[in-house]
Amino acid sequence: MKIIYMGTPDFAVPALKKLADSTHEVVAVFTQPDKPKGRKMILTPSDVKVCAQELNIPVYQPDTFKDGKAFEIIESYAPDVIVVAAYGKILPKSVLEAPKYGCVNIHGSLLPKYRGAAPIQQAVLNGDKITGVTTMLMDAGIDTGDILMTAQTEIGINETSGELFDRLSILGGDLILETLTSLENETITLQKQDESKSSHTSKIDKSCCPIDFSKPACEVHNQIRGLNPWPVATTEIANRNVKIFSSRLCEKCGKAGTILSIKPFIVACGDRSVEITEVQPEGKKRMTAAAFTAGHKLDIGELIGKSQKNI
RNA sequence: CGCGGGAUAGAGCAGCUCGGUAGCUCGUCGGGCUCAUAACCCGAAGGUCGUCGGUUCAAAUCCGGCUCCCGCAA
Repeated sequence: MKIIYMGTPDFAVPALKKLADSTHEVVAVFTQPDKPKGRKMILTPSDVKVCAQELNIPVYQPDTFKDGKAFEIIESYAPDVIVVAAYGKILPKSVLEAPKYGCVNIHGSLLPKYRGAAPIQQAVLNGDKITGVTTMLMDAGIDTGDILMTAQTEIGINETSGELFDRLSILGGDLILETLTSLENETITLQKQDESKSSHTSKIDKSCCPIDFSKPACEVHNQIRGLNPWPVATTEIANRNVKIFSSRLCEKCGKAGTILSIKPFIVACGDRSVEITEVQPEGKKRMTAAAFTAGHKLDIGELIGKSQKNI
């Protein structure tokens, strides 16, 4: 099949590679315009753009689909299908209907659960045990189209969103290949989404970051791993912001927010506690908790987090 | 010129105001002790204090240039 591929972040790269490597032909790639990134605001191309250029596939980065120019480009390629994975733009109806087989989206959850922006982080944040990827035929709604195929996977107890991202992106790459094959052979059955079971996720932002140690340990742990690698859970220790990258659940109990042990570094939650294993103080590099506690004078019983301020 | 923190032993930090013997916690190595431990005790190795220049009898410390790392904001 002739494919136009639309995607932006690293999540969308494995599927692009697999498609380019298959019997299908990826004739063009659409991705978000280069954006300023980092401290120096350096203009940075998306991961998908970098990959497409390595594969010598033409790249388009329209700001909008509203003026019809993008539509003309798409029509000029006469694609059989458009594959969309975390592209980050809403496609107008005209584009959705342009290819013979329509537009197929790779979504990082088992639809209709977690429609919307951050399905993978949401699954980790909620402490789900099972998640997966779904391919679906796009319609005008957000992630509401008919389901084509799904693949499931378990979420590890300590798995971070970043790790799950990597695994799901590979699963998604395999699934889209299968999906296209079935589409072509017309052996696929469309499956309507069960609206009563649908749920929505909104974008993750930094307001989710501060840790509330009065919550149960499992929620704190889910927050820490769910926000890794971005935007990362934070707390305050000795009046300095500290990012918390990873943790483990621990059975010890104590007053929420107090340090129960320096080595290993264990902090009490509303229910049980978490062992903090990797941190980054502001202005410092990421380090193990052992390194952090070696250089900072902390005492058992000391309060950390926002409860510090309430004293 | 967006705001800010930082570079000192393998790791993490202190020392810098107020120049004068290189310090702490951890790790490593050797020894001891223990039923046992990310336990404890004894001992040792390991640093041109990021870099270049200036001031000085004397600079990790004061002054100036440079390089690199990071937090915030976007």
